[in-house]
Amino acid sequence: MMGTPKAKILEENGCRIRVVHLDRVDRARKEIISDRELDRLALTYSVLGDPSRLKIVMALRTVEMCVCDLAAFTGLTESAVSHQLRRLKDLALVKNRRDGQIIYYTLDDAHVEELLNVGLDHINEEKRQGE
Amino acid sequence: MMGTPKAKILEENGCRIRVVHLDRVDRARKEIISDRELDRLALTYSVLGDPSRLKIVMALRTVEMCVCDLAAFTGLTESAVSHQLRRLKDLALVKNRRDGQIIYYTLDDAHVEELLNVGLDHINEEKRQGE
DNA sequence: ATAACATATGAACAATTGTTCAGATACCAA
DNA sequence: TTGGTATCTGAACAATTGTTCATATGTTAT
Repeated sequence: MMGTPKAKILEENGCRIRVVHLDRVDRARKEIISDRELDRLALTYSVLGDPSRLKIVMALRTVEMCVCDLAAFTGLTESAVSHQLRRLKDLALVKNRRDGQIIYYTLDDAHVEELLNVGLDHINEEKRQGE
Repeated sequence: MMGTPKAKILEENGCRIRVVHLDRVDRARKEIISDRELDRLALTYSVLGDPSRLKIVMALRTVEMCVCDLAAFTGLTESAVSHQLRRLKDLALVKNRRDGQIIYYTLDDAHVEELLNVGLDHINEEKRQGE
């Protein structure tokens, strides 16, 4: 008997909260990043979390491309590509350079490629383990 | 004059497609992963791309926690946490073990922590560069 | 058996999101 | 200037998504 702990009810900001391991919750609270950073990080992942944008980014992993090429590659309209590139650029996932009328896009820095590689490693690991 | 290339129009599947650099599009097409893998990868990022789920995962980076603790930590209801944990588990980002009535959650493997670390590096890099 | 507890599930609603469309901006050549 | 090209932007709609609520499992203790 008593192998499993039981939740305690504690008051906080006028709300009742159930907690089983208060020490763990406190520890997690101490180590968590700020809300601002958390939102920024979530936004970064979510921007990569759309198939169209991810396909764009995967293409830019290989070659520098313009909006027109990316539209042809992804099957999206140029307008849609432009919208998505803006979101990618806002989060510093891609950057661009202008050459005449054409604007060329590339990955912003090495972190982005690493982010893609680790993600790829993960889904391939899943495949290996059958789940 | 003529420093910038001009788009060619080509027919494909009965559609007119504008392309500036056909060679680059072809190269990107050769190196792209399958649609199935792309969707899976996008799903993986998008699951991390929600502040609530990301906060859960960040907590699990520090300590093993149960649904109740995670609810107290995140401020979500236990039901909401449970829903989110299921999505995280479906994509092999977290795993769990049962001890009596309590189910403890942890990160699934080292890749997940690496994915978080690279993401953190990225947003901190942005801060350093001011953009 | 029953009661209490921890977690999971399904449906429904509000909020967010990706794409399309029409039009605007920016650059180049004549 | 004009015309052509490449990209961008804002509004609007359809589709997706996170949370809530009520309820259902599954476990432990009596």
